[in-house]
Amino acid sequence: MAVASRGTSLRTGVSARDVAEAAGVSRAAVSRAFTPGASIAPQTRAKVMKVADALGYQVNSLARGLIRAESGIVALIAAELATPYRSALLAALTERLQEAGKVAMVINTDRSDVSVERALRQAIGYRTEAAVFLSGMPAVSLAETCLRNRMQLVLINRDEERPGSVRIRLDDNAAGRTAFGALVAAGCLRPALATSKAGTPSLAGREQGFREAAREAGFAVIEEAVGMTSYETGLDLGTRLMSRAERPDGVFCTTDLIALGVMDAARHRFGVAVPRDLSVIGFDDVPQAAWESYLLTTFAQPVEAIADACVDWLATSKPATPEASLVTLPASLIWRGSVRGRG
Amino acid sequence: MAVASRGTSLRTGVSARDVAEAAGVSRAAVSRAFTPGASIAPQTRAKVMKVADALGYQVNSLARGLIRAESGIVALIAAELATPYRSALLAALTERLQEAGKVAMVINTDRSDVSVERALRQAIGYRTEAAVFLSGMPAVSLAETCLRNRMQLVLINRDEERPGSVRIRLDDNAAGRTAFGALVAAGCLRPALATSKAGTPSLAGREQGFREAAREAGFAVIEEAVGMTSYETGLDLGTRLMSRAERPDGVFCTTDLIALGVMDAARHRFGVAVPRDLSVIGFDDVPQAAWESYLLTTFAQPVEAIADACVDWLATSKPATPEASLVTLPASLIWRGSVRGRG
DNA sequence: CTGAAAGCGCTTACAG
DNA sequence: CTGAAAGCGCTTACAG
Repeated sequence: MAVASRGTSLRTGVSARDVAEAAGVSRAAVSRAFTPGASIAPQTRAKVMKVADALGYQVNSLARGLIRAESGIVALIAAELATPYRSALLAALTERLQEAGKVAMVINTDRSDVSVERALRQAIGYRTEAAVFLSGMPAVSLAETCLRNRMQLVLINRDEERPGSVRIRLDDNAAGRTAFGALVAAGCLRPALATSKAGTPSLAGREQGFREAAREAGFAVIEEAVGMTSYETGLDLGTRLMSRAERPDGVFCTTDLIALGVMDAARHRFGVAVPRDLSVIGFDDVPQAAWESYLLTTFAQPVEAIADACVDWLATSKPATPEASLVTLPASLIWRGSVRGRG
Repeated sequence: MAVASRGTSLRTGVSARDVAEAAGVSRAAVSRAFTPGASIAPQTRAKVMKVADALGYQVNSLARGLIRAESGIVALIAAELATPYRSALLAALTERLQEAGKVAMVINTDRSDVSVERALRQAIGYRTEAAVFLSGMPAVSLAETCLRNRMQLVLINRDEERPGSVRIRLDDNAAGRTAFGALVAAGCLRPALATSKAGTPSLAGREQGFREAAREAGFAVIEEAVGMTSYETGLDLGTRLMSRAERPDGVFCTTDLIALGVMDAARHRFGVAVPRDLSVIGFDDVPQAAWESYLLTTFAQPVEAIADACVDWLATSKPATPEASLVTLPASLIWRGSVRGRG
């Protein structure tokens, strides 16, 4: 025996049966009225809709999801949600998803694996259609679990290829090369690379590109890598760089947060003028990069384009497609005031 | 006739029936094994769990939600997700909710009302238990809709009282008063108030407190209010303030983003030294406030405490409680370097 | 185009 | 403690 009284929704108090009775049609007709493209006479649909509206009826997605394949739910799996870049991506994604008629469930992987595991189980329990991994590197096992449960997978800035998933990434290598070129063009003779130890594929790509371009041009690059990706490690990195006997005169930071920290350390702790004594280039184009204290020259993350690519793929691709796709987006350099002689 | 073959889950391929058969128990036993506190023998549960694990069985929340009252889903309704304060709140909330065994669905209200309306309908369709409004002021009608569908409501920094909901707010008035006191104690003679025109209850409270304290102390306050709450309006506000014949020597900004903009305008556009010529106090304690270019003295938003209060209330309060609750949290002043003579 | 019926996967009184 | 049975609210072949 179930909890609610017969034919009455637990929540709204009105089910399809009620609408059917009030409209003088069958339950099936009510269902058809709410299914686009179902075979139902226009007048019947109109009548049903009118009654449904009057009664405040809403289709119960729980029941519908039990039968139909698609739940309309997509899980957004991410860490460091409060970070400028990550939050911008999350905002863009929720907006696009919503416009595509989907709904976003977010799973925060910052904390204990236990709660993440449980949250993911819960998402699976709701027959979530797809999982989007926004983070540099959440546990590989999570992706496995999603796959095993036949979710579509979208991997943003990650490395591994998986059957039936898309990877959306930027051309990080090209950006690293461009950064080196910009520094040299600004007259830098002692180029440096400042990065974290996160070891994320996107960071690695930027580092690689920068190093390659330097090698090809016959330059030695001063490298410094430390901690996690944050403003604080930028401060640390800047301090290390400026404490060297031979100070660099240009630095490519693999992230804006790092670049901003490097600038602050150089200026406030060493009295180094940017860009006069030190040219700085960042990556992400976080809002703070445009603030008047920084005016950082940096690469823009095409956040909107990433969100679009993600939602497009979800909309068009069929679940369990065998082949994996790859979308590579460009990151373009935004000139502001932190590189000598430009901007 | 349904789509999948008999007794087989659409997704995982394994249902409770399969587990029951393999374990040699009834379907009810399987259900009980997955229900904490259900009346089932320990050995039976162990046996079921073992088989379930081996088969990769997961409870289908869709089906469970159809019967049980709680879905475990809570909707987070917010605008400006990419803003430092809002994203910090979102991060804290998702984390806490997750630890409490709930799952967060986020509805982004930045864009078209159409998609918001639809997303909310979808959340309702999933029998979402509660809605948390993080924004200053989303459409009142949304809250009405939630209420009509018997969701619990958590209103953060909002004004309206509603039956069966909690309001979580800060003591903004006290903060405004404290800010005034701090400015006067620093020797300011021409205190100013810089705010946006958002007209949010929290902003209004801070403004009020500041004005009241000034009036009581016999000071006239220089006021400037403009645009939305952002760094850019801070820049605008700072420019207006510094363009006055009689420049203020201390300013309380109702938000950190505004304060940071005011500082940048004062320093970079007018060569005004902070805190020597101008003391600045903000509100929120956004990460950027601690950056070395700013070292802003500001009030800390107790983001974690807000999230805790929200989740606690959700966990303890029963749906459809008639009386509304109010939780008021203090905002404490964090001394850094933007006020003369302190920090 | 329409309705009666079966079924989605689960839970929960009921009777033992 | 356990199982058989009813039911949650919906959708979809099937037969008309």
